[in-house]
Amino acid sequence: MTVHELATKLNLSSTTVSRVLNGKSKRYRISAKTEQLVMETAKAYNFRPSHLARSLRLQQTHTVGLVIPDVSNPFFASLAKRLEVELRREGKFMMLCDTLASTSLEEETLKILFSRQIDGLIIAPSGGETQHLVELPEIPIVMIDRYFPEMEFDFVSSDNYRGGLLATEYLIKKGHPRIVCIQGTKDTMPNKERVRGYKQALENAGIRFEPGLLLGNEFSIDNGHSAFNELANMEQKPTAIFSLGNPITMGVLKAAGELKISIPNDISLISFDEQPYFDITSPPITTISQQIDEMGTRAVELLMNKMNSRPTTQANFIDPVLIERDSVLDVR
Amino acid sequence: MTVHELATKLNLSSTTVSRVLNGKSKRYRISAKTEQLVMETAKAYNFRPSHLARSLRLQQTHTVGLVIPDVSNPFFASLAKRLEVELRREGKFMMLCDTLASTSLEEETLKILFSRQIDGLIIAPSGGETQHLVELPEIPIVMIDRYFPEMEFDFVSSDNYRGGLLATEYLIKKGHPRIVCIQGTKDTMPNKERVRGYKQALENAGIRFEPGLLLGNEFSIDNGHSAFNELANMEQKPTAIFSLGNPITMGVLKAAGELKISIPNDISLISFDEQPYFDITSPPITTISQQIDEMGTRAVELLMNKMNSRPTTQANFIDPVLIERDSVLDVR
DNA sequence: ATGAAAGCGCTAACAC
DNA sequence: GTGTTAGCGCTTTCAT
Repeated sequence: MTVHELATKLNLSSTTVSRVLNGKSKRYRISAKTEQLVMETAKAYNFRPSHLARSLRLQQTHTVGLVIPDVSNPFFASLAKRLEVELRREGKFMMLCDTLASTSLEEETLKILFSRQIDGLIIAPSGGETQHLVELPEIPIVMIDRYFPEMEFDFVSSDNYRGGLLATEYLIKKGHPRIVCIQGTKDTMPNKERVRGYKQALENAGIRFEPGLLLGNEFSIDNGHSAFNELANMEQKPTAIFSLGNPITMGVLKAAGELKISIPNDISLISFDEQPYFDITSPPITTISQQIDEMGTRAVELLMNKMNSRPTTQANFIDPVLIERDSVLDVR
Repeated sequence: MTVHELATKLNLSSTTVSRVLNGKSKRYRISAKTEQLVMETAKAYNFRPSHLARSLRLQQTHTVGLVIPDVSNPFFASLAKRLEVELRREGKFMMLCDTLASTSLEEETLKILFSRQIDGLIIAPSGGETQHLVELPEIPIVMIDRYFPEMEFDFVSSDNYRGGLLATEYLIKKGHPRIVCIQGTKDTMPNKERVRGYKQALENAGIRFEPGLLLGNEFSIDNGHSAFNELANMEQKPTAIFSLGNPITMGVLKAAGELKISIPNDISLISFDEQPYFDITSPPITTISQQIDEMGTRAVELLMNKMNSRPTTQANFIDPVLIERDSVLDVR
């Protein structure tokens, strides 16, 4: 059923029908009779205008792309959910794309999204490469979680440096000078910043940073698992672990279970990324919690401002919060 | 940059350019020279054809809609991920929509998807209502997880009845005659079938079903939490819990922790839905695992068959598997 | 108060 | 081997 068919049925022109359907009856002084007739008939035939044709004509799609590395990481799942709710409220439709943490798939995904004429884009780039991002068409873009300070994209992110600092200071305060840091994907900004916070906290406390205590290379369960095995074999055992992401923490807990190494009695643990299950694990996990809902709200706010050519601020940091549980032993 | 502009630049017609770009040079005997020229120029100008215009013309979008109640439920997140991978392999683009477990939002979402001309649909309906599903346009549709046997949609689902049977038989075998069942959304098929399995297992063992032992009404953490509190106050305490979904289980564990009730020493627990964190909780959870990857693969296979008018089977059940851990005490 | 006609960017039927 | 033209379904300018 098309506008034209509807019009023919009513002995009207498609122009008139279109106007009524778009709520422009008043502006074009269409008679109440006609208006009512059109509305009723449209409803009766369950008429749905073609979004495709409409978008082609109007050159806008009311669609925002969301590109994230991994929906099955609950951090991104929660973020996606929040963004969807906020965008829906703004009348935008969200297209969610998972890039499997691959830059080449990310590039392909972006091409697809742009050929579909998205009006705006929210993206958490999967790696440290930016080449495919510089030559993007000029539409409003907001980066979330991951970002590149040297590129002029606006972004919303946790203050990861502060999170790294907070976590490490906490461990030191509890009497742990020898701390292993298990990192995620090395060239991502959150990872770099968390590590920077870790190093800074060490330095502030007069502890020399040991490169051998910085393990890992991916935000994954496997990485946490193998890094834990690695540290379990160290000659001089560390007394605490700072895990830089929730999948890593899960890997650590699995490996510790397998090796019958007790957390926190044998080794303490603090994690990044609050998760719903962190208070039912054995032991409940002390963690640096990112304010996911606020990140989502701010990102959409930022994007809407850009889409409506209102002024924005480029860098938007949100403070993470320490949640104290039972995975860190006080050894002072 | 449009096909026409490209053609003008090359002193060619848009037809020729379109043909080359769509790999039909051979069929239309376009000269190698022209072909190469077109390809190079397209690449030089970073030309991306408008998917909108293409879809409008071709009346197909190579897009499949996926509608699920809740991405932040890891069961659906994993399923979505698997489906995306499989659909990508088939050259389809997946549009993921979360309906926040609301039937009215589901209805709205479907309208949006259809006005965007999806070529196929995979859906896990959020509730028991079907009114909005009967009047859908006639495109290939596959239901997943949730389904309605009386409607003629093809579907892929775990054999939830068997799962319910398996779990309950296991508890009975371990010496638990008095089993509380905490259910999820009552009018969904998975829930009904799991409960049916629970009842059947009781009957097989000669145990009378007690309505008072069937608690809960939602696949949520809160529901698990409040149902546990309820059962903790029962006069005649049950010795085991059968939780019908992973969020429910999480709620149960939280509540048990708060009340200092030990699982499995004070009460045993078996859950539906294997989750990555089930072996790091205290205690590790015995569970009925759904074969998510296989469900995803089968659903896409089914959909592709329908989209290519190949024959399909309407009902596709996948056997769940019991994973034995430490949350059930043997009291024989 | 309503309509005719053009055009968004693409592809295909039908020329030559 | 390549081009002309029409049309997918919609909105809008310009007319009446």
